Amino acid sequence: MDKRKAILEAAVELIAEKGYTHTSMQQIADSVGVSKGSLYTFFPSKEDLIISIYEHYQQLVFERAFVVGLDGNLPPYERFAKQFQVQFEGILEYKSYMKMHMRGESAQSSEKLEGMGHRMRGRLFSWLERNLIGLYGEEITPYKWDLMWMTQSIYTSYTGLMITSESDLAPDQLGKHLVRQIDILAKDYLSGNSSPLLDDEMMRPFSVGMDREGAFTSFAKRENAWKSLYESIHQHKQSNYYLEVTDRISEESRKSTPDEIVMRGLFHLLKSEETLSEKAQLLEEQLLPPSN
Amino acid sequence: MDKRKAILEAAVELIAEKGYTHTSMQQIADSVGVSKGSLYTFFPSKEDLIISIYEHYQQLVFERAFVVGLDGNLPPYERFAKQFQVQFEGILEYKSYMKMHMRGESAQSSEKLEGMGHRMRGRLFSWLERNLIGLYGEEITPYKWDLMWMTQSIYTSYTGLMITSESDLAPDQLGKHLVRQIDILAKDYLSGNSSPLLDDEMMRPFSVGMDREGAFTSFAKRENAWKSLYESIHQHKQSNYYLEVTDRISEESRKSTPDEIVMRGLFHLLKSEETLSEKAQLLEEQLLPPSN
DNA sequence: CGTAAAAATGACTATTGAGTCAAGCACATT
DNA sequence: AATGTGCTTGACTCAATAGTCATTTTTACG
Repeated sequence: MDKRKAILEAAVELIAEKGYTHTSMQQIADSVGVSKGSLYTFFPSKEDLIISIYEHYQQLVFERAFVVGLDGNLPPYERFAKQFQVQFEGILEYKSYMKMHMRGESAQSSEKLEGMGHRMRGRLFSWLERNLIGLYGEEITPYKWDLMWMTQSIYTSYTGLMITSESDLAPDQLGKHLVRQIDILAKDYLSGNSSPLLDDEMMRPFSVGMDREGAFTSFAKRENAWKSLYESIHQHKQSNYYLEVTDRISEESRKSTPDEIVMRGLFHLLKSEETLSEKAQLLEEQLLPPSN
Repeated sequence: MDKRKAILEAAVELIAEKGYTHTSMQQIADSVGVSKGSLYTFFPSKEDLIISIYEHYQQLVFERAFVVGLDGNLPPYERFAKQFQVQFEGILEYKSYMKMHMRGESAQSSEKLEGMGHRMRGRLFSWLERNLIGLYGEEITPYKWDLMWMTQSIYTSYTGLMITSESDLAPDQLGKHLVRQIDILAKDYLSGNSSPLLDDEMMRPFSVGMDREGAFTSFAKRENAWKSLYESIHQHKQSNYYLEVTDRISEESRKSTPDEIVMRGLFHLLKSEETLSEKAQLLEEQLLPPSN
């Protein structure tokens, strides 16, 4: 049993409920069923614990959407919606983490956490930007900040709604809804009816050089592996078939407990095609524990 | 000098910056320049202190918009925008309080604070509802929750932007912007292009019976005083003149340090008209300290 | 002034909770 | 069985800080 993971999960649960400061290491220990001292073999301090929590969950939630974005099979508008949908599904799955995250209150703003938050925000915005420009072309640029900001507001508040209320908002409906609202607003801007309020200058704090080094190394590697695999597939004559296989891998990998055997099988299909073998191997290494 | 107020202000400042748990009573005392013991002559506990902060500021921020809403002089659309504008101006004025509020982290969710938050949310929603129905009529009802929710998201996130970034977003522009976005979305709903996602059932936690008893007694009294004064004025043949005077009072009362003499003079004008005298007197008592 | 009431003080208490560590324990290897 | 390795424990230290209270200072007023 992975005790480290168990501690992370128990901690998330407790912190989501009562907040960081009102959750003591003792309570976490009790909840996992180990002694307080034991926690300190896994995490050097309470602050390191919460940082680890963020590291553990953030990419889980965000990576899902990223991978969907790579697949060129869907038309842009639907793909955008699908990405939100997948994001919302992730939120539902990691409800407690999200609750904790939204409470916001954590260690007295450590350097490390702040950097991470900053990077996540930047990542979100650059993802939104990519999608907006994909949908509306470069003309949207002057309005991009306004649109991105509103999208982010609405997205965040629906997230809040999902995790607090018992009501079951359907992720796919929410995704479509969101994209539809963005579309209406974008078209209004493009028709020249409204003028933008936000610009690069005032949004500087939110535009992050995405090349920055950080805590997401492993994520970045996986990101690249996906990307290059999808690229190779698109060059392939039988791309449709391999896309289907890869999408199935993506779907499986998004589950909280992916079926390893299924994934090995799917990867085997890809690797049997010589031109894809190498890339598939790379991704497999990123997603699955080394087979012994 | 009002020491109680000084303590509240110092506390807000510190808590906005470092959070509730990381601000000690000692630090607050030091910052005001009194001893720790002294704090306890004004506030029985740290928790009472933060509750008093909320009580002190919340109505300041919200009441502004309410009063603008009473004046029937402006056309609905502009009035709506003006209300947001006034709200945003308030936010700018009480930046630190807003920062503190948005941090969210406070005493381990006391009954009293939770109730207050709930009431504020309810108040916001019922205010939005009134405005939406005023603008679009009863037909908007099926879409009201979606619209209100989105409005609230965007509003909140612009609030956040105002208080964090140094950039000077102009409250009047923001107000217009917000109402314009709402309008676009509302028209889309009314044209039958989109269907709503939220309904009464799932939004029940947000619909508050506004008749509930609470911490806003003094606010409620003032609210009624305004309301009945405006009503009387509208029945008056020379209503335009008196509206102008009353609007001027409203404007003055919104300032952080209203000019008492000016207000006394304005009230005098109203009171000299017999049919308004009584209502004006009532409001004056609510807004100004008893003249000795 | 002088005196009493009110307000302010800061040393003190009591509690909480993060982090340490020496001793104990479980399990694998030889 | 003996030895070693690393995990686990919980009693302990230590710092932070909410809240108290006997004493001092200020104010108010005859």
